[in-house]
Amino acid sequence: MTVYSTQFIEWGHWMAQTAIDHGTLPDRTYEGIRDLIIRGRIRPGDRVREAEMAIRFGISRTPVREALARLVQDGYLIPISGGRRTELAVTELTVDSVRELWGLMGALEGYAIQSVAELPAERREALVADLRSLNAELRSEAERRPRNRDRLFDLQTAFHVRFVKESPGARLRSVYDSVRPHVQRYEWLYGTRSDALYEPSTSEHLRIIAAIKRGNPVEAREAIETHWRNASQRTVHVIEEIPTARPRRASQKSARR
Amino acid sequence: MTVYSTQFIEWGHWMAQTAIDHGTLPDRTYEGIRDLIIRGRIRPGDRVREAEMAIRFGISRTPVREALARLVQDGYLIPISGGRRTELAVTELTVDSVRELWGLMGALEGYAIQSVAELPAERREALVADLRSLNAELRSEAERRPRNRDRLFDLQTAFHVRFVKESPGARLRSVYDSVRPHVQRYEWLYGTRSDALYEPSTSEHLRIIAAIKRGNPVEAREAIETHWRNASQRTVHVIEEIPTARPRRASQKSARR
DNA sequence: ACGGTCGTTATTGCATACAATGGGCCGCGT
DNA sequence: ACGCGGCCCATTGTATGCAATAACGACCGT
Repeated sequence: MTVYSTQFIEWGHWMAQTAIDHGTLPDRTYEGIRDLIIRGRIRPGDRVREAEMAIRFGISRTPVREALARLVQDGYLIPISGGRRTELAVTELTVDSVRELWGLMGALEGYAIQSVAELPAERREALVADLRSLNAELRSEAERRPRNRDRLFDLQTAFHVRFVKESPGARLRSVYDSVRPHVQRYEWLYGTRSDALYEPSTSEHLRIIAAIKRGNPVEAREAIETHWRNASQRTVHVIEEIPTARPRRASQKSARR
Repeated sequence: MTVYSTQFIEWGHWMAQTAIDHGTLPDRTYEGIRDLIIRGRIRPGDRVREAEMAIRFGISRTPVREALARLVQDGYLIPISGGRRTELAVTELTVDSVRELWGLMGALEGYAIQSVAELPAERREALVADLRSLNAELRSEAERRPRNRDRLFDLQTAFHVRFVKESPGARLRSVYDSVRPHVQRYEWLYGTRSDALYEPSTSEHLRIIAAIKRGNPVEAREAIETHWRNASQRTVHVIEEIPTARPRRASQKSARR
């Protein structure tokens, strides 16, 4: 059995953060590659090669193939040059995609929040407390200089995940979990602008929290949908100015010998 | 290269219908197995074995593995006995799942139909004509005796797909396409009841069509969400009475020699 | 008769071998 | 110099081998 000399290169840095040793090899590889894409370590348009990833993660091509198949299904990778030999590349980031995704998130969270707003008062109480504290952290982190980009990124996500997790319905959450990482690709990019605004967002969060507190499903839904509609404009605006967000062609050549 | 004697057993019957020779082997296998599950040829709780599927489709285990990984991700299969050796079984059908799925479909189609209702009048005109004709076919097929279960099944799906396809947004459609087959598992079951009602459904369709024709997004959304809410109750009611819908334990033993 | 323990074997997990294919590069011809 | 054709190699597609393991059944003890 040939063991690659450079084992688990890619895992090392975030295994520490998230204590990943559970999950199967293909699962971990799936998440590992997805993380590379979300955080822009592999850029839109870049080719993704089985063998290269296998070496990078210190495993064979078989589990990598499985991971890649799932990433294609999810829309992170796209087959290019569509013969039988389907080569894969990271999908581009586009402003159209932002509009689609943000609208979809509004629909999904809007649906989720209705049932959350109908929960018994005491559960909403605890939820509201958590949301308030997350939002406060988000606000203060946004004001700090220099900003901690990772923390902003995580808090942003945490706020929304917090109440969706509260909604009953495993299916909704699973769909949600499959869409959200796409959004995160853009949020990561958004965070690269040091002057990116978080203020309108945190204010809108307050309105959402208030609606949940009052137990008003209609208002909560309206608030969250409005939030995503507004956020869509803000995001499009910022993304449009970031050069790396635009389609690039011709991934870097692999190192030829 | 060992070639199994019984080649492409499972593909034969529906290759004819859908002219499947496009798509890669893992893709076709994914769809093939999914179809077996949707149409109940593999039943909830049944074990799904790599080697068995490989023989059934006349291929090796490698493309099957890929297909199975995707089916797990989609929630058609679930790992049982969660050690490293994850054996797979078809997920159960439950009434809770119906409520979740129907609610989710309401949210997704509700979101989709808003943008459809805002399309220019002429495109809506063509769409409305198609929807009317599909609905009429559905209605007349439901009255025929004996019923053509496959045709009812297909028409039911076609009506909804028709307008979702019209909505802009590849992402929405891809999420939609991943959720809809789950719904179809239950619709298939619904169709097994020869006395299953289609009347309330087709009437509600008329209201939806009218809202699109009038170009009223709010009303269209309201109509489709109500439709799914009502359909949820009807479906739960019927599903509850079907014995095969209830969880069964202990899949059939594999044939031991 | 029943429960526990051990061995067998079916089945999965991963790696690797081999075939097929398509793109790129080089060289040739004009 | 430039286009064209053919060869080579990078890369994917599929099959298969081998190791690990958990399920299942048989056997034994009480």
